[in-house]
Amino acid sequence: MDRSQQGISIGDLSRRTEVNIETIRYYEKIGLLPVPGRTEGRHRVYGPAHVARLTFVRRSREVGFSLDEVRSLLKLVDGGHSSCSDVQAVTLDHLHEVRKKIADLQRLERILSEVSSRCQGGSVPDCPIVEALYAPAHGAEA
Amino acid sequence: MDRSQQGISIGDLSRRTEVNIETIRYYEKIGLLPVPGRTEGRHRVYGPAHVARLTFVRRSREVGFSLDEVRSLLKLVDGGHSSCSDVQAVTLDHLHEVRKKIADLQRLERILSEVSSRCQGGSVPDCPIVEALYAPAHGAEA
DNA sequence: ATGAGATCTGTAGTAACTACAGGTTCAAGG
DNA sequence: CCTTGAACCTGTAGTTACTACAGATCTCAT
Repeated sequence: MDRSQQGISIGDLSRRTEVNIETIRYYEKIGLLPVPGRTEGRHRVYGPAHVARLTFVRRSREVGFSLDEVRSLLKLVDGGHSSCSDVQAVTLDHLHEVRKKIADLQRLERILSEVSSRCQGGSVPDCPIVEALYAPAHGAEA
Repeated sequence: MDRSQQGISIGDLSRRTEVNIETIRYYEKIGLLPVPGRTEGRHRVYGPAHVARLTFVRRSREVGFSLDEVRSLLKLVDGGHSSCSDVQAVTLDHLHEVRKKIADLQRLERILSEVSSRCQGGSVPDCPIVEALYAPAHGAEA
């Protein structure tokens, strides 16, 4: 395999997809990215298919899919029939998780801002934040 | 050291603080929890101070502080003067992070729900979700 | 004294990478 | 053709915050 034909190096792939080199090799190792060709000297040589697939992975990660979820999506895509409703199911599952995380974080935000607003900022001996953190359970407990 | 005096076992500590046993040992190993006494047979024996400190750690984790942040908080608390404004600073930093995470997740939510709503659910050959994931960059790109 | 259950140490695994160390190889300039 | 510096190679270890063993030992109620 020769790179001057149509292949690109791992560095080029990295720049084009904005995925860093170590991550590319990592994805190859865990089977997310197909094994590329090699030059005489064992340097990896990638083609357009690799660019597309890696872009897919990166975009999926960007919207918060786990690598396991990405794997599922790729399996569906590779399945050929590309069953849209299956893809949508994975997406909706993920959407629910994201919404749950948002709700959790909003609860935290409420607690944190409430607790920290009680603090006057002075060198009060008993800090309300510290006190809150020493309280045994979350709300309950006599 | 004798357990029947006033000390409690790791199991009791675990039940009281709702932190599991392996985690307690882990916190000890990384220096978050002071080294407890031992029985003749080398079983750990804890006192009220351990209960309080571990509760503090668990509560802090519950509101999303990292172990490093917990360490900082503990250092402030242990410092004696318990400078309230320093504690508040750590808390506000964390609050900003939480808010940033919420904003990020809300952006994801928008993208995911938007993209998945374009999907009709049928066995369309070209799935809009898949297409979106293959798109090179986030918005830009000619 | 016995035996079930609790605890002990130490290591390895999880997610999703990142960061080396210590070598090769490539490609451009002289 | 040869050099040289950048890019690339493999393999391992580190990150966060735990969890899950394995295999040994201890405790305590009966």
